[in-house]
Amino acid sequence: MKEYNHTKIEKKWQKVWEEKKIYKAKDPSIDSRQIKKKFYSLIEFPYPSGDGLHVGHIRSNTAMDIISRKRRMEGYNVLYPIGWDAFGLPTENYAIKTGKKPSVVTKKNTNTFRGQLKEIGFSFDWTREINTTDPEYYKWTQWIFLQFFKKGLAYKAKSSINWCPSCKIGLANEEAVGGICERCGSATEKKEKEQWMLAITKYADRLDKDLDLVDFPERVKSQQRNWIGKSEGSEIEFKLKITEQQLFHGSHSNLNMITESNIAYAEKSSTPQFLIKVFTTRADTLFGVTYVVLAPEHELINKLITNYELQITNIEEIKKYIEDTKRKSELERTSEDKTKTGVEIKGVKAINPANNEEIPIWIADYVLVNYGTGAVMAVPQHDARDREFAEKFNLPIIDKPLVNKDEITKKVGGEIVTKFKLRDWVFSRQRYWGEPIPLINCEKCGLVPVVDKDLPVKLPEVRSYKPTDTGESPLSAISKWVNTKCPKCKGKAKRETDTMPNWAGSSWYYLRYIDSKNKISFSDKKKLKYWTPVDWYNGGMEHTTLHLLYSRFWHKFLYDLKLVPTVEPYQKRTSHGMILGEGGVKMSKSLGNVINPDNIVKTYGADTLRIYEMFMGPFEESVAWSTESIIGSRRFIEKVWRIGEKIITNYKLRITNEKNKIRNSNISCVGQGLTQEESSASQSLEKLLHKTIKKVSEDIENMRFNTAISSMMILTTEMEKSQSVNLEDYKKFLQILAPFAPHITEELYDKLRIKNKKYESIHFSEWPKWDENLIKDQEVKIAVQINGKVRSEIMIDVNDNEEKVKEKALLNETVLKYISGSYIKKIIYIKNRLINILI
RNA sequence: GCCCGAGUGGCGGAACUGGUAUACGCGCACGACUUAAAAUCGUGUCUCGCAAGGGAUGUGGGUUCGAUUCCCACCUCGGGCACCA
Repeated sequence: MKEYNHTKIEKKWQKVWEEKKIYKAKDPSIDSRQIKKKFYSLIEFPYPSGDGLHVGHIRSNTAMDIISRKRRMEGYNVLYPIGWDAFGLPTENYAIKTGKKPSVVTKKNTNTFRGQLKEIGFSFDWTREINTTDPEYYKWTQWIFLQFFKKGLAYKAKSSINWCPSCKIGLANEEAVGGICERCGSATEKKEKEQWMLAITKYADRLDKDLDLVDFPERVKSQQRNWIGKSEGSEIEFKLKITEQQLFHGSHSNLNMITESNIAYAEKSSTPQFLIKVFTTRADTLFGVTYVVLAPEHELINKLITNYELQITNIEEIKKYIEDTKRKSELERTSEDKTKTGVEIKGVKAINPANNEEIPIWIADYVLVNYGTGAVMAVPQHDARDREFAEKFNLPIIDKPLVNKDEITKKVGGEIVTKFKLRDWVFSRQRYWGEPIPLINCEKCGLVPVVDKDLPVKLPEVRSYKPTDTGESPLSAISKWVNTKCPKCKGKAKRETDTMPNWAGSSWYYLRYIDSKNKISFSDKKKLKYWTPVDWYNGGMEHTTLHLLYSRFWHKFLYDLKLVPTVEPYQKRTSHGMILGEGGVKMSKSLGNVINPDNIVKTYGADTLRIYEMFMGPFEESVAWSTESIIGSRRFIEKVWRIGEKIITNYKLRITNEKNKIRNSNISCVGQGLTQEESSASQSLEKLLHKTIKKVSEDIENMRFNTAISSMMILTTEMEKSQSVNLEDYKKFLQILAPFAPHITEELYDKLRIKNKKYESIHFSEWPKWDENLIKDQEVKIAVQINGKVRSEIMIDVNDNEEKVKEKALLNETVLKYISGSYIKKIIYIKNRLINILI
């Protein structure tokens, strides 16, 4: 018997597959005669970090590889592509540290990754490999950006952004959750800066609603919905009342006539800026409002201060409060245990439109300027935050009856509106290693897009990749590159020096795979029509409100331009759990517990590693790595090999014997010349095989790879015990194992090939079907319970009726022992499961 | 604080729709093979008990003939959101 040599076998088949390009997906235009039904499976393309491939990559790649391979065997034309999401900070930081070019570092890293991935035998279509840092790729990223610009959805705005003082970079809200930089963990600051923005808020409602159209896990949907933060409410205006002193400066001439009745109300029509518009989801509590609160950044505050300088008695206090707020970091402002702060605007009151009561106006930083209207009506009786604030500053808390929300809104002239938490996407970075924003600043013409034929705007060579303290991109130092001509008037102009965030290239990469070499458009329409949407996309939960949301947004935008045929990019999304280090802690360089897959492949083989990673636990849950446990998967693979070797030897012997016309040989592997005992064993094995085919087929669809493998382990144990494994049955077993362990199954399958016959990969053989009739048991063992406790077991025929089963149960010796002398109250029978006798 | 998961042997984990809890794997123990070791194969492995039998799926209650599964309360862990009006 030949020893199982994983290295030799794996290398051999990887070479064959590569040379024959067997996993290349067929395009409709190339293969226009009867194209097969398609299946587009996708994994999140890796960031080629200097650390090399992580065992976590292998987990999700293997899962989708199994699904892709099964689909091919089911007759689908499968697209399972791969590429590199290669722009990003770690490469740039490495470049800063070592002075090496990011492009060179990227090339080196992708080479490492490519080699590692190929060693594991993934069935990627390598002919479509893409790299987001390739000018031929980012040409189209820039092109799509310009479409946003042309539609007014990419705009430059001075706004308060999340600034990471350590990375010296502006961040999107999604990257600065809780005031913490996602990259380095330092506290972010708010900084006023002119930034490129993408108007994702224009799509907020559709991004929320269209989640109904796709097959995403509930946790993904709810997390996105949460982030988009849709809420329906009312906008209600509160008029202002200024104290009497205002009248001295006002239009009233008769000072003697100041009475309560002619106090000036700022009128909606004449001075609309002097109104406080609040947003509330609880208009029904309007009668309980005891004060209103403005965000410190609310624009009304300045207007009030300038217009009513004399009436407002605490201007200095107000100004100080606003200054203090500005100085606070986002983290300080939102931290949980922080007590509420605020200051009243003295001398001005608001009027509750429901009952015309005068109520004080406060400024407090618990109100956020960028949500709703930046102002709230406070109902301390019904809202915990308002109550805390009211208690601290001795503001009244009153109990008033609730009213109908819609009616009161209408009555006070308010409006029913929908608000979102989602903010526009801060899209510029002051960094080197990203796609240059393809716009030109012309003194005369303003912002002018680079013309299509001049795309891509390539990243220039720079001496230093370091971000600058002024907050400008390193690109701004290359005057040769910056100074250019205006595409419109040919006059003097300067390039934009900001680059795009690393989420840009990944927002549309799945479209480029479809037509990765296209020179005239980002992807051919016919091909898009055939391949989109992605049928199954697996990725990490950490991208739910980043990449997954962003790419849905880009896709919808392209859909509106009629550039893609589907509303949503991904039909089905699943999420893998993380692989943690031994003991359940995070795998990290600093802890020194990172597992290098190369070593595992070398020692145990790729097939074993794949089986192990699929077997280690439920796919969607986190699981701790255990090098000790890998041996179990290796033993399983070796068992498969042993059985295979035995069968193949017998099979070849038989062929030789037949050739020699020796009849009725006693070789027991082919279902002929068997004893009765052997034949019945063969039958029960066949039954088990069909059960296993069913289990594996269904488990793969549900990503329950661990239980699929478990059932195949049980089957191999039985096969090894059995002296008579039918050759065809064994082939079927190899076929269902093939997606999991592609090398060993290909080798064994190929060994069964009749000499001189053409090589036919197991991975394109037909996925085995199970025979429902064969699976059905004739006899089953059921449990006999007495008063709910299992006391015995009996064998019954599946066709036995209830009476017959009861009879059998009551005649059982053990049962008799228990029931003798007792009165049988009731017998419950669950078909083919159990029988419960109540005494 | 709110939302979503999860809690089962020494460990990773099985258990369909409420129907024989602990499949499969690791580890461990013993045995076979071997001069020996490794590898492999076999047997055993929740717990108390000599046994008959009893008790166990985070805790406490409930529904049910029957609950890991359904309901209520609580505890612990993981993840998300977090002054969103």
